Amino acid sequence: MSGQDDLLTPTPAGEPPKYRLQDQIGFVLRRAHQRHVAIFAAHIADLTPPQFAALAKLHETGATSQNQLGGLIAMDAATVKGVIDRLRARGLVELTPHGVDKRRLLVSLTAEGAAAVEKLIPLARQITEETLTPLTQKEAATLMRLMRKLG
Amino acid sequence: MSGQDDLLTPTPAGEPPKYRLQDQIGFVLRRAHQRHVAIFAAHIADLTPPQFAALAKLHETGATSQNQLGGLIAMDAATVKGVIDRLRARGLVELTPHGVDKRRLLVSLTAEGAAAVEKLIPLARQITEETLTPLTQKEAATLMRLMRKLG
DNA sequence: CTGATACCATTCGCATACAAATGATTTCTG
DNA sequence: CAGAAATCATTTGTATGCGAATGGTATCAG
Repeated sequence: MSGQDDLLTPTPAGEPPKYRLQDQIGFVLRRAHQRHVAIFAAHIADLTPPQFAALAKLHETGATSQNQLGGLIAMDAATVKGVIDRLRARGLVELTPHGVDKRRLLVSLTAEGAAAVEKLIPLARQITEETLTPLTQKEAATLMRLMRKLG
Repeated sequence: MSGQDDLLTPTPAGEPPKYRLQDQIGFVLRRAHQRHVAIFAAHIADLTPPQFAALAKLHETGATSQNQLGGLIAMDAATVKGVIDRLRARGLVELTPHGVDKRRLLVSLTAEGAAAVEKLIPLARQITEETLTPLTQKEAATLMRLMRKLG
């Protein structure tokens, strides 16, 4: 049970290297994401990362339509609806019809929702920090830069 | 609409920097993962990444129990069961009771499943490559190294 | 040997995630 | 202006992903 397998083993001449799941970016991404979600849940138990993302973005930007919010936080329209529904059921968010465009529903933070975001932002900072704990400051900055290029 | 916002703006003296969703590792991770899944689907339409992960790991390691497989591909027991059920329904995988330990169910590739993995591995390589396209070789290596420390 | 403990698979409930289809409304185009 | 095309919200269906509970089996301690 060596921890890391043959990092130094060169490719057998001419042969394609073996396909190893652990070496694929997709697998590694999935694992890192899982770990982050777990850390998030340990700090903020009553809200999921997508729910907090919606609240934080509304706090940052102000009221927007559902689709627009979806664009801002990278969520499908169907997914946004579910997230907003649950936030609304908890009184953190409210929906008002858009006066001019009758298709749209404006999503905005309630007073309670705004208070919640402000209370949670320090925790969210901690979550980011703890997720990056295995890395040095410099490594973390590099990772963020590369991930951004990837995203 | 400037692409990247004030990367050079220093923190206002003494004040905590504003909390921006796009700067949080969790958000960036989620986006990168989404992009990868989309690329995967474009190349391999009839299998999801977790399904392929299960097949690839079985191909790499041989038959294992469900729980063991879950450990190898970082999946919850409940999640593994769903994935294996769907693979079994398609004849790519089969379950056999473990002779000695009556609790266990051995999961193994069928001939069809093994053939499928072998056919798909080249595509999977392409998927990894395409996901990393925005990065140079050196950047990609750095990213993998940092993500591994994170995972 | 036997009761406590641990492990394995399963099930239920909840929350993303996205494709695809639908209906209402708006905007664009000829 | 009228039909076409685009946009918005919604619904349905499928697939993760995990916590928690359950029942069967194995192992361990005394």
